[in-house]
Amino acid sequence: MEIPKAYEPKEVEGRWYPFWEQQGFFSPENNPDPKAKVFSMVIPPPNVTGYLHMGHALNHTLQDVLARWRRMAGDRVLWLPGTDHAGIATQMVVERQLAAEGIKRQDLGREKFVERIWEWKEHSGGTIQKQMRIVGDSVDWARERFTMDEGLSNAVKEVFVRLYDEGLIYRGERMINWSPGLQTAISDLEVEMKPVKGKLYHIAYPIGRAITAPVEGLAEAYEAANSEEKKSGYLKTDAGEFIVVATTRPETMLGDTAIAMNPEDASSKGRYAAVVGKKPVLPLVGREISFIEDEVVEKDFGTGFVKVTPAHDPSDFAMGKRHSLEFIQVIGKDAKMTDAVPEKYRGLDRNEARKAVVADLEALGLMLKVEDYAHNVGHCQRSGSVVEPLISMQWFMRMKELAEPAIAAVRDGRTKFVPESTAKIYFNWMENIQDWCVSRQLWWGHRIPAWHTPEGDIVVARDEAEARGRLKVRGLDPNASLTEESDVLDTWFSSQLWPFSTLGWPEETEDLKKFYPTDVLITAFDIIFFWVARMMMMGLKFMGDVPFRTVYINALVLDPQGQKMSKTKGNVIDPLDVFDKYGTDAARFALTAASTAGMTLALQESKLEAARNFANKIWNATRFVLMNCDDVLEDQQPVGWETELSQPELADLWILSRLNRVALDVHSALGEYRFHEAADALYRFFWNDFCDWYIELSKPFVTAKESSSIPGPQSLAVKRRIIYVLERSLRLLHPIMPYITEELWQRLPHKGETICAADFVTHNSAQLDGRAEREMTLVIEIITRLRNIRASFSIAPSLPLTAEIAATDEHSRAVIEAMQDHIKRLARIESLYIVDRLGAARGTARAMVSGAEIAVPLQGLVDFDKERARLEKEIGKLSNELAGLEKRLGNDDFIARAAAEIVATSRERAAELNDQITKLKATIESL
RNA sequence: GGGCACAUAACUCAGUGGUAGAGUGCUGUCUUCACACGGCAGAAGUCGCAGGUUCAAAUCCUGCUGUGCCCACCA
Repeated sequence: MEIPKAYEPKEVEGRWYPFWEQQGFFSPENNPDPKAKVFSMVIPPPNVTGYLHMGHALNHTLQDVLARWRRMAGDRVLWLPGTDHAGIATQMVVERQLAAEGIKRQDLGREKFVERIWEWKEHSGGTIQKQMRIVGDSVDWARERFTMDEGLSNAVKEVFVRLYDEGLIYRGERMINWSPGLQTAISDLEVEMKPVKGKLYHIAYPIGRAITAPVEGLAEAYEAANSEEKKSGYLKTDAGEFIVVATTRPETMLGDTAIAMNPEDASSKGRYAAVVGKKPVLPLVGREISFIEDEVVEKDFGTGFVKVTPAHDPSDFAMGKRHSLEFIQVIGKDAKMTDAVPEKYRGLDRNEARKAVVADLEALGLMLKVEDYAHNVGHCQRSGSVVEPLISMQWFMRMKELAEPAIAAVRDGRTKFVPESTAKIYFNWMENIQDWCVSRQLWWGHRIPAWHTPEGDIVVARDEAEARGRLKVRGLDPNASLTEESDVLDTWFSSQLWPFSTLGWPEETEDLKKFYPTDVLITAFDIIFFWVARMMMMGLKFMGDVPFRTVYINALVLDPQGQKMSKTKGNVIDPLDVFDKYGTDAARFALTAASTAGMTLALQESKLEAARNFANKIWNATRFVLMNCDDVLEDQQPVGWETELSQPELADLWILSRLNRVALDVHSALGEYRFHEAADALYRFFWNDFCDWYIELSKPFVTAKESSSIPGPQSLAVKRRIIYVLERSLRLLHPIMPYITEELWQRLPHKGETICAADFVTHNSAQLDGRAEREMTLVIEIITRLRNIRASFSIAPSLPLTAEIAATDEHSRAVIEAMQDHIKRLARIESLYIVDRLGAARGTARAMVSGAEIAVPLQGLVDFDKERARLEKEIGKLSNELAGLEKRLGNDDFIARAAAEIVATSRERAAELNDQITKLKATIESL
């Protein structure tokens, strides 16, 4: 046989995916059973510009494990793939490309630019789809969707119009986050707070008069007014009265329209009672402003006076609304000072303006103090530029009343979060939800379905014809020349419809009826707000049901040092490199096995190596079978367990029981999303039970050298059983390790075209055999003890030994007798005597197991001191355990209150320990 | 400032009321005819600290210490 000794993933992967895809195995229609239960998932659509990162590798692996498992278990499985148009990200990619050609998007114009993006998508997109095929994602490519597809775009319009008609979408002038880098509004979620080392500027504002000439001595007066005991922002000097405010953004002072203080400070007994009713004058501008009182002002921060710039700060904006202040926009969308400021600052960039304002205030002696100050500043997540809070006309979605049913659906369990703790993240955000700015001043995306009339009226409609109809209804001119709204929607607006827009909504399609709601959504926790929460709201609103029954939040993949991967740190691991180095199946196994309940997952090399070794083990176990079982393999008929020729012996009943147990464990572990438990159970079963014990026990009947003395029929029966267990093991492993299992399964006798469509092994409780498992444990322990004695005394494996075994009961004795040939062979014992009582201890090594005592005569080989030390250590261990048990058993409360079963087991164990210790002591005596 | 996690063997992590497990690493051994990406045997943990509940706590409760993450308008 020319089967390589080591598994070479590259030889195997790559040839199976095309086969699976072409044969349509991943289509739900491939399931011939009309009554099959439906299992559906939609993939979190990656950006169309994207490539696979480690998070996807994990996310896709887990989804694929579920999809393959449910498919094999008989479900009609739909796993729907697709990509997201990713508004800003995609526009930026193409803009960069244009920049390389020296072109700006404005040079092309909107229409040409959008065309260009579509071209880019056709030619350069699709990377992620290729990569998904490498990972093995068993998605139904025939149902692939893109958020800008016609159908999905219709769904977007439909939703927008309906929400607008209900008043859940509105247009208004509000404070928004403006990204000067991207020249668009962005949502709160797209603002990233980053710590910045800045300055805190203390600025004096005069009361009652403008300052035009430098003022002396204010800084000193300010310092004097602020001692350990007393802090004051109110100064009265020869130059007049001043108040002091602290700010990190001095340039915004040009737009101040009030000074705020806490009501307590303003009260008659308050520290700033003196200023009440007076008017501060804005330095550099000379505008008179007023004092206001507001609870949000913290008395203990800074001086207790806050400058209020309603047009450039969210909290000031709120104060401005509360106190009906004037909103003066001093910074424009280009991040430059507007015409609303004194001439000398106009047109300056906001940072230059800051320098100029600081310098001018210093010159006037009004800059009293500048201290270093670390604070958080909002940055645009995409462009990195500092976000400018601005008042702007935008489209908003009213969230509160949409959120309520979505909160309720998780509270009452219609949708379940796994791990459960992630639901708290969801609640926390949903219960404090703010309106969502959905309009973007971009070109790539779904255009807001609205039209403007020359008179400034706005009409929202599915298309222009409907818009004209609506104008008529409103008594406006239906023949007016209409201008289409130029804004597009936030990319997440279409993503939030994904679970039903991909299935054909708003049409009432068969798919929609069949596959909605989906069973489970697997995603990363950083998009719970961006995506999961919004899908919940939209699903309930438009489908009347939750979009998925379960949300499984997969872990965040960290680098091997447990650090978050990031481009700036340079520790980003490309999953394709990992797949290439260790093999796709191994990488998938490692990711599955590492998917515990934790929120992070450090991708350790040792885990990948262990998984690669496991794949190699599977390969070689099968190699062993292929090399030794030609006579069974020839006819390629599926192998049954039953054989008329030979009664199963203990090892057979045992492995059959273990196989059934692992099938049961894997099934229930996957059913509860305990991925690592499924992987662990399979690893242990296949390696420890099947390879280490069952194959080893079977070798005399199987290998050419040894089986020659075994009657043919018996040998065939054993081979059939090995193949039976192996073939089923491959099926159990397939969801996690699709390639190697398909490759090997195809070489074994099997039923059907592909392992993908084979039955997932379900357990047969009649074959769960606790008795066989206990009996086999005795055999394994005896062999292990015998090997241990050999190793402890450094006796060469080649040296044959004699052993005596005395069973402590009839049942054990029967087991040992039945298995004595195996014990002899695996422990390399030449003569094994099963006796009633062990002989004299002199010259022997002894061991105890539950059910038997063991003696190995070692005349001349035993170092008595060493044996004594070994036995004493054993006694020590047992005594420790016994002491604990006796303490417990001596406690009347334990006897009275603990479960009867616990008490009984404790008693039995204590008796056994007592017996063993006595015997070991006697053995030491007789040495 | 608010909230949520997590602290178990050298490392990475399982384990959730009956005195601890895995992988890697480590020690010894075996060129045994599936596999050295292997076999066999072994060493290694007062389960972060302090209290409490319980017959019994790694496991439940409280506090503390440390670490990480999320949210938030201290200018």
